[in-house]
Amino acid sequence: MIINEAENGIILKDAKCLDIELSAFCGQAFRWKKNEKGFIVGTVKGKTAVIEKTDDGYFFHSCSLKEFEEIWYDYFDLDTDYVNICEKISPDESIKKAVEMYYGIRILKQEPWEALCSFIISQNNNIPRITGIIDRLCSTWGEKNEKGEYSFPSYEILAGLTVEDLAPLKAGFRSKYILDAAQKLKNKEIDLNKIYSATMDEAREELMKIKGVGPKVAECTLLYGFYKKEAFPVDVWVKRIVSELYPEGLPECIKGNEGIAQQYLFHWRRNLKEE
DNA sequence: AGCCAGGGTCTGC
DNA sequence: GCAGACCATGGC
Repeated sequence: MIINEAENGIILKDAKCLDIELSAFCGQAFRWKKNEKGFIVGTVKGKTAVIEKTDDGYFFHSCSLKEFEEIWYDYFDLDTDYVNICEKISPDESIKKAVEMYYGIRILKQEPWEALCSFIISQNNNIPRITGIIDRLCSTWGEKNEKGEYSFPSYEILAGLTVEDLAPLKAGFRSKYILDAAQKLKNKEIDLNKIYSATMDEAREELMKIKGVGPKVAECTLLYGFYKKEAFPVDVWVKRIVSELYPEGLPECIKGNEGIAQQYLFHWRRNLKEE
């Protein structure tokens, strides 16, 4: 992998097993879009990446080396050897097929609060609508940056709002859950820092103190917001996969990487009908 | 019109 | 502990 600072951005070359477009649009994060030039645009920690696919990698427009190292290197988990992980989970034939077809999907290291809030919104909902709700959430209460994009609003700000304030989001019954999460974080009833060091069961229990957070949302928060690769969220699609392929239990080879295998299988199964 | 979507809560047994 | 009604919204 080569990272070079150019005049007006960062050149990223030869990063193995990294498909930014697939990773951004495979249903794990909801804040990525494409602009009129076909560049991939997303905002993390208030900073916006405008990413152009090149022949041998990616170009991050108007990005300093400092920003790349502080945000994007970590967000795309470039320290982790995904080639090795994909080999490890591929003895299973179905996973092998999914990995070959969608090679380069990585679990994005999202901010904990954004992941928690996003997956509260995701419940009994579909991806286009989730994206729309989060878009309105950010443009209403986030901060606009120099690229004209919005940050994800802090829980401190949201904690002071009411369900009436949130009505324009069209989030339905989920609005009260967003507020409960924001308030429990603000008043330290729940401490996100404790979850990093907690065991999986303790972490699940802690997150599920929030109204509207059940097993699925807790699992997604741990996988996408705390990078617990062994978390295994089961939604309707993964439920289908498990009943169709693994009625007797998950394959041994994914142990420790359940979340990554899940992401490949999820995207593969969801796109089956379009093949 | 009715079903589905990266579910969870609440009630009743 | 577990099934079933209910929850808002929009696309198909």
